[in-house]
Amino acid sequence: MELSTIPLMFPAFEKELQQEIQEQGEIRFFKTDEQLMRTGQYFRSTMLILNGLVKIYREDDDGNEFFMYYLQPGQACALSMVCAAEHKKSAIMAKAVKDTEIIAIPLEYMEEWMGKYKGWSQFVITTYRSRFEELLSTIDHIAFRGMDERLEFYLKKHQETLGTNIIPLNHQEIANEVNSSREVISRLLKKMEQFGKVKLHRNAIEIIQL
Amino acid sequence: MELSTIPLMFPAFEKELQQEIQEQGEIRFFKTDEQLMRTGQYFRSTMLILNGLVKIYREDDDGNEFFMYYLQPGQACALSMVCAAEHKKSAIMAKAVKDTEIIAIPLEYMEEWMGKYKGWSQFVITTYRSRFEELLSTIDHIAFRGMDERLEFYLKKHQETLGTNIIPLNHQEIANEVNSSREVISRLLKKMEQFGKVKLHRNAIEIIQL
DNA sequence: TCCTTATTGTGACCTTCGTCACTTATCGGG
DNA sequence: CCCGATAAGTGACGAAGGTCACAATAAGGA
Repeated sequence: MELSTIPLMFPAFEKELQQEIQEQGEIRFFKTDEQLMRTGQYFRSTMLILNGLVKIYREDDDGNEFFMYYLQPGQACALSMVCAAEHKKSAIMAKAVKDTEIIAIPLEYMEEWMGKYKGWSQFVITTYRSRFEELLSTIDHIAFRGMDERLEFYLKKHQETLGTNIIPLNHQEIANEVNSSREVISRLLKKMEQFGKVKLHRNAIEIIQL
Repeated sequence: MELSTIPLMFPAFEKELQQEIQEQGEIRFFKTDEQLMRTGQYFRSTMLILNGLVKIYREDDDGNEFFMYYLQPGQACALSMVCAAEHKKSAIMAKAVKDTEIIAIPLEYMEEWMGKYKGWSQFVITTYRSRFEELLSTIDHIAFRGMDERLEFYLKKHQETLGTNIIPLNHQEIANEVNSSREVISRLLKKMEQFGKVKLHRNAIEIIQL
């Protein structure tokens, strides 16, 4: 890793904290579509994203993957913090959607730094907070809205995160991630196209205006 | 408040922290069915539950109330922490289900204590953690399961929290809290009764075995 | 260019759940 | 003990969304 990455991605951290991360953290690489963590796995460390992009899913027993949110560079996986701290199994699955570089912080340092560095405890709290809100809004959508609205919400999130109007996913993949079926997604997308909200391409959806 | 309440409910806090809570916190009482916080409200403080029992709901624009979890004595509202810290509107609603006594901690102390008392920062983190998991399991149920399983889950949570096999709710109330309709809940309960899982009474449901 | 394969489009049909319109208990007061 | 009010039960019907079976399109390699 270039020495400049940590200060760049985590500018709010104290110099000494950045130094410690550099020393104690373990860099790892994941290629596109590789899983960073699997449901049922135990953790001894938390992960900070240095670059790339990660998707977080909730899985059920039948292997259905429900997409919850994106993790971007400069962010950490709140769940890995929970699990590491409480010695619990992972309840989620994380998958790289671009080639991704992370730095793994062992549990013992996570805890030590909580008292030692204000920047760290701040970061941990903020991480919990933002994911908390993310989950609440997810609950909203699946509790109160129909598939049509959820699909729009899903597309919007991708548009924002990817920073592009072309979402490079096919109908089957979308269906899996919102826990529906391909046919239903096809039908809804078609309807959205008729309303001029999107334009459908093979293996991609172009967002016109949501 | 009796001087002994704080140490009793929050034994993990440092003596000085307990002292500060005593001095800076403001005690408030809520009667059964009173709202502790409303959707859209701003906070300047977080709330620790001293005794009683509180239910946390997510509301949508049409006033539907979706039950998320219970708050018990010794616990705090994670959401009030989020909102107070970020000067955001409350995204949830909290209602006392028994006469309830809380102590409100102003934002400025919340932040000060984070650095000052290990017991406090520990408590805040733990609060986020446990609610995080609660939300995850909620998402599971509404994303992957049907009404029948969700209803069982709902009843189980009440059984555990109330510590009794008699759930003192009518069908309409349950329907509201799981975002369904009375008729559907009636039908499902009836079916559960036929399977020997519950016994139905007027204004109450007796749990036999789930 | 043609052929194979992956993707998308569609109609028929079923289940779950919400809604409407009642009927049938059950409880508590007068 | 009767009455009105609340709670609960029920049948009919419709909408949303899942499933099945195929048809219709691209797209890419031989």
